[in-house]
Amino acid sequence: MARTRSEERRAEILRAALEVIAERGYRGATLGSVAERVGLTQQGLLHYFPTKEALLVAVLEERDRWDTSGGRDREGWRLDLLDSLVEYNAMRPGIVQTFSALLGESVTDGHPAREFFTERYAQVRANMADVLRLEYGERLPGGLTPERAAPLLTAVMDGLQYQWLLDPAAVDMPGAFRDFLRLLAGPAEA
Amino acid sequence: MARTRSEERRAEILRAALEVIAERGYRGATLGSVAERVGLTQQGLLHYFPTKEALLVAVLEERDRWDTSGGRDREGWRLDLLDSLVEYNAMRPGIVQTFSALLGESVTDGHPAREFFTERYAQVRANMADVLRLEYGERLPGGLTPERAAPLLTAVMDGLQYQWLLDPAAVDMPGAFRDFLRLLAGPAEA
DNA sequence: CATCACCTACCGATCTACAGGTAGGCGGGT
DNA sequence: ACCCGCCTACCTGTAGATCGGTAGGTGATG
Repeated sequence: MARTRSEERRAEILRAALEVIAERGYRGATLGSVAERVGLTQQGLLHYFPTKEALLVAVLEERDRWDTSGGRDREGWRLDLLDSLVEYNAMRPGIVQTFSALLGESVTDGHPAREFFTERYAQVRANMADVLRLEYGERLPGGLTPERAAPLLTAVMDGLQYQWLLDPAAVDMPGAFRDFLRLLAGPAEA
Repeated sequence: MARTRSEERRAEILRAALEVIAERGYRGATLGSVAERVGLTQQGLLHYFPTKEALLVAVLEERDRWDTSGGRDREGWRLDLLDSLVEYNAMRPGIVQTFSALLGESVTDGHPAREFFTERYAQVRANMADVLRLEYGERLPGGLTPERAAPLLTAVMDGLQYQWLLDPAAVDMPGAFRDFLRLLAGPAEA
């Protein structure tokens, strides 16, 4: 209760960090610019997060907490919610941009978010496979097993996000994603 | 004839830059480390490329030249070659990593590669659509039009690359891509 | 053939600008 | 009185870029 002032501050800082990372990536982000956004000096910020990397870790952890809560059903998403997740994302370019930028950076050597993303994707693929199995059983109408479809599903989401971020007008992200789901669902048996 | 010494040098530098960008991204790359790799000082490097951004532009232009030549057939790739392109990529983590890192960075504000990627993706989608149309006509077996399938095809390639870069053992990139092509090709009519 | 003008390919020193991080202090609420 | 929240001052490192050179080559000319 009564979230302390300190906790509020931290939350503010994380939100600001999210923004700044979206705009310039992690490497390009500076503590000073994050601090400025919440009306602190850089050193004031370091009072809450002792290093830049600690701040990044906190951002990633919050993300983890976020998508381990909403939109999920105990052990994973439900298929129909995936759809609305993509639509939700389409309304939040900021967050999408943050994590797309981080994902891109994370493939470089020794990036502090690399492990996070590696594990996260393994987990996401497993979740996707579960969701698909629950929906379709061992073989999807399109012919794939859940395990083979999962990486594709994941790839489509990420790939579409990049195209959409680069040129929102050129790609109908939710529509394209639905197209893909229909592809997975296979011949409509009409 | 007799590529001048200078042209050779520039080519060496571009190769080194490609490596360094793969390892640290553009923002993380330093002129000094590129220079070192070709046995120059940072200032010596600046003799060939007057600014860091000029070097990046040259890298991107070379990429453009590269994939506007090999693997393409006049106006685009051929579908069966797409498949081998992915396999080719799977053997060159370095290059894939360079451009995945750059793509990720490019969605941040004012990134010098942003325009390049925006245009490039528009072009790639158009190419893909052409290829698909040539192969299947106005409607793919899976039910999509070439224009709607193109962004998906592109997204799958990119998305798989990230998953693969993060954990090569966890994703069979060429296999997954083939799965997707089969999905597009629709019911085998068997 | 020798000299002068000029170009290419660099390097050393240095400037400017931040960036991340440390040390210590100060004010206000409990 | 104490400690939390935050600041000032400062240090260190590093990055991109400029400046001014030097060494070697090439070509024209007297």
